[in-house]
Amino acid sequence: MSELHDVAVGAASERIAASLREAILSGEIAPGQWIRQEEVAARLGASRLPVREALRMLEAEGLTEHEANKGSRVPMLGMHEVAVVYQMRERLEPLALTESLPHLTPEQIAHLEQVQARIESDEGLPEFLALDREFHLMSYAGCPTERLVSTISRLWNATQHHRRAFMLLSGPERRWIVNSEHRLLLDAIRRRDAVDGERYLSGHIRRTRTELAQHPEVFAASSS
Amino acid sequence: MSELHDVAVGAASERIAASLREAILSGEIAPGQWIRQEEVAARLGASRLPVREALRMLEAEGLTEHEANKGSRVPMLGMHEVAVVYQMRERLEPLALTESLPHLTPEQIAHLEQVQARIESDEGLPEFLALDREFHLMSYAGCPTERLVSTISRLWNATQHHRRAFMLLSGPERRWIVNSEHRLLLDAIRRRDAVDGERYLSGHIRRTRTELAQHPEVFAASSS
DNA sequence: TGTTGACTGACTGGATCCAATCCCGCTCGA
DNA sequence: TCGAGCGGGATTGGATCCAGTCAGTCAACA
Repeated sequence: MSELHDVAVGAASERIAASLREAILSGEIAPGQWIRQEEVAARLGASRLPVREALRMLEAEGLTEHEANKGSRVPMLGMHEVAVVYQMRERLEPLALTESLPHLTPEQIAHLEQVQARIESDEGLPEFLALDREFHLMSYAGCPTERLVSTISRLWNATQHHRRAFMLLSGPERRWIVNSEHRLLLDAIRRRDAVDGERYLSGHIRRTRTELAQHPEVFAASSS
Repeated sequence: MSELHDVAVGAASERIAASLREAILSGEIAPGQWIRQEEVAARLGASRLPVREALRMLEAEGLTEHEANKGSRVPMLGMHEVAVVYQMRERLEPLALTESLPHLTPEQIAHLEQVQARIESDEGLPEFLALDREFHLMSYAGCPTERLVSTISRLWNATQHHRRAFMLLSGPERRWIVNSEHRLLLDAIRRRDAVDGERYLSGHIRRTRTELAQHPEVFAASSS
């Protein structure tokens, strides 16, 4: 059957949520911008009701925030909040890695290596952002606790915009450091060494945080 | 105006969410139990639509989980998942405390002391559970990052049932250790000592986790 | 007697219509 | 000229009705 049909059989709210999620993560919908229910419904050919449900789902994923009688929009994070989100990641992601490591299959590890190879092949910015996200989240694929992984996903979602803005202005000349960190992390994963893995991972996140803090122009003005 | 009216002016979905939240946290709705939209709508005098929205809100808070075409229910956590949730708390709550400490007002600290005094006055189990929750979450009241506090709240929500079951069968004879830990934590808060605060707090959570692990009868059978 | 098939009942998912709320701009008055 | 009060338009929130889907049950057939 055609993929058009496959898309259609999925629940409408799921489909709308996927579409909005893509739009938000790609930056098409900017932080602070209101998301009009009717406009989305018309564009995706559905009623407003599944749009409302989709917005609730996205809110649960940390992608939007809702205000009564005013609507939903992508949250605008200030500098300090972004720093705290990164600190949360520094503390949670090593735990997820430790939980994941014993259950990662050789196939999953091989896939991780492929993803890292594609990252190093130096593609465009959107590809880098998607691959970097896939690399890290995939390394938690063995984690038996869904709640931990989804919590981490929320943190990634919340700062996606800042990652893109930061990579845009920092340029590709500093990607070698990401690659070095990823390689060390990947090696620890191959060896299933949780201690080394936690070390490299938290260092990777922490370095990103401190570097991000030196670029205040990435963040929204506190005018909100 | 009467509080009945005050309740009514709030959005219906908010009111329904608050009612369900109370029912779940109090144990009235047991884990694994399906929540029928129509039944809730009839009981609270509303249509099914705000009930659906309320269930989405609760899902965002980690109180329910949703399955397409089947409905919502309170998640049943296995032993390992509860342990991981506690480890997440061990890593996140010290961060929240450190973030909160500089901004806690003397009034808030005084309130914390009152809550601890009420905990030590040895009231019933429901009161203890509510006060213990209030004690910890209140200590994060100064945290300027809402996202961090709400993430922690989700973790508390997820394991509320197990806390109650554990306290029920362990009895009140071991509450002195909670009080000792709370007092040390409270003293660190009074001194605004983040290092000591993190130490006592993570130790408090960790001890609870290990003690909980010795009571497998608290957890749902893996029959789900 | 065991198994498979369709039927039925209940429940969730979605669409349309109506009510309540909020924001913005306008007007009137001091 | 500035501020308070007041509509009008737009947008969200809620109710009712209909369609789709799942599970459990009963009956018929091998």
